[in-house]
Amino acid sequence: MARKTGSHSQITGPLVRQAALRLFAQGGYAAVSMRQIASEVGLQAGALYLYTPDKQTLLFTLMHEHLEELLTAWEAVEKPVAPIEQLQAFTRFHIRFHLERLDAVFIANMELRNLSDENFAVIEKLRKAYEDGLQSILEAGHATGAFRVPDLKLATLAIIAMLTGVNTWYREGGRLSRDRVERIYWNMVRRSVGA
Amino acid sequence: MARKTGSHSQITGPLVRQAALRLFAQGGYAAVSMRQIASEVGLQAGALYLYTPDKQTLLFTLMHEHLEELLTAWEAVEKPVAPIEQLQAFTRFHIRFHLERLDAVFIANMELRNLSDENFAVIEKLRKAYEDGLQSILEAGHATGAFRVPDLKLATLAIIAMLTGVNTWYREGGRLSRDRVERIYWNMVRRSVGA
DNA sequence: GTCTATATGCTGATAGAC
DNA sequence: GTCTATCAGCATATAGAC
Repeated sequence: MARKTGSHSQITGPLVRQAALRLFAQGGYAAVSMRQIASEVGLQAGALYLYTPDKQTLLFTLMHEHLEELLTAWEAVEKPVAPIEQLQAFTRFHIRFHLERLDAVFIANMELRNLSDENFAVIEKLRKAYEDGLQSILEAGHATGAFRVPDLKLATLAIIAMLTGVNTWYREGGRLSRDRVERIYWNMVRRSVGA
Repeated sequence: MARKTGSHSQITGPLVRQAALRLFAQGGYAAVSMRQIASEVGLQAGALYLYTPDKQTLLFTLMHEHLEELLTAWEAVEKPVAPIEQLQAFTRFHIRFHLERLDAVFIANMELRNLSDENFAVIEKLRKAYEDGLQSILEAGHATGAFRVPDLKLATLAIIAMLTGVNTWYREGGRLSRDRVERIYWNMVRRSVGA
């Protein structure tokens, strides 16, 4: 028989982060206690400190992992040559990726003010890197004359805000399928850049 | 000489709400204590309960006042006849109104989960009423053939998300004036509905 | 690796003096 | 209308037993 206690670090650590993700998204970072997180995993509060030095680092880790995953996933997407097809790929990727991670996206957008200054700077840099991915597509389309965009930076921010907005209302099993939503939004994005 | 203590209810009440608005926006509802709010106004914690029955009602009141003001202000806007001009009026109104109330907008979007069920229902109804204002413009434009919108509901939500997104990055004294931002966004909104 | 016990401090809200 | 004092409870984080 295996012993009841032992090297569970590789199992318990992810479980702790998973529980924290769900609880932070549900109640907000400040409103969730370490005891609640521990209870969710089946631990006592003290044991959590084997997996995170403190509550703040736990929050930071969740956001950091989320953004690293976002950048990696976007890099892995095969990029078409034509800017308009790149923009379509981005639109569909963004909606799909974000809809699959409601909790993480919610936290990444809402809990920025609860990060320490250093942690905030790291997260902002990653978020900016993602925005640059879209902006370079818009620049390419602007250069070839495929898009008519009044301001590249604002168009980038506007499109991302519009697409991420899907997370606030979309629910599985609703009126529209994911694929249908992606098509409708692509239609609006395409028009918005004059393509 | 007027007495030092006395009927300050009409002054102190608004000051309490103003302080709560700023502090909730800055640190989040759950992270702000009644003592902090009191201290900001120059009161002791106990005195706050003359102006609100509890912390939850204070939050609800802030959101409720904000949304009532939003609906009243939009009703007061003179409406052109042509749908495209109505949509332009909405776009400019929305950006302007929201940019002037960064704290209230932030709270109204982020603290919904901290409302009791009854309070949440009230706030949701008001938010829905505002959305309906935009949706009826899109419907009118769809009927006249002025707009080409793949889905009225989604277009409504997409446009509002895009416009409210301005609040996350716009800062007074930046690269662009408010008026310039309004024009650029109007350009994108107009195109997005195929007008 | 997890538990129990504990230190220290802050929380929302109320009672009653002035 | 405001203050002081207070209640009962929960917070994060640590120490040390097992």
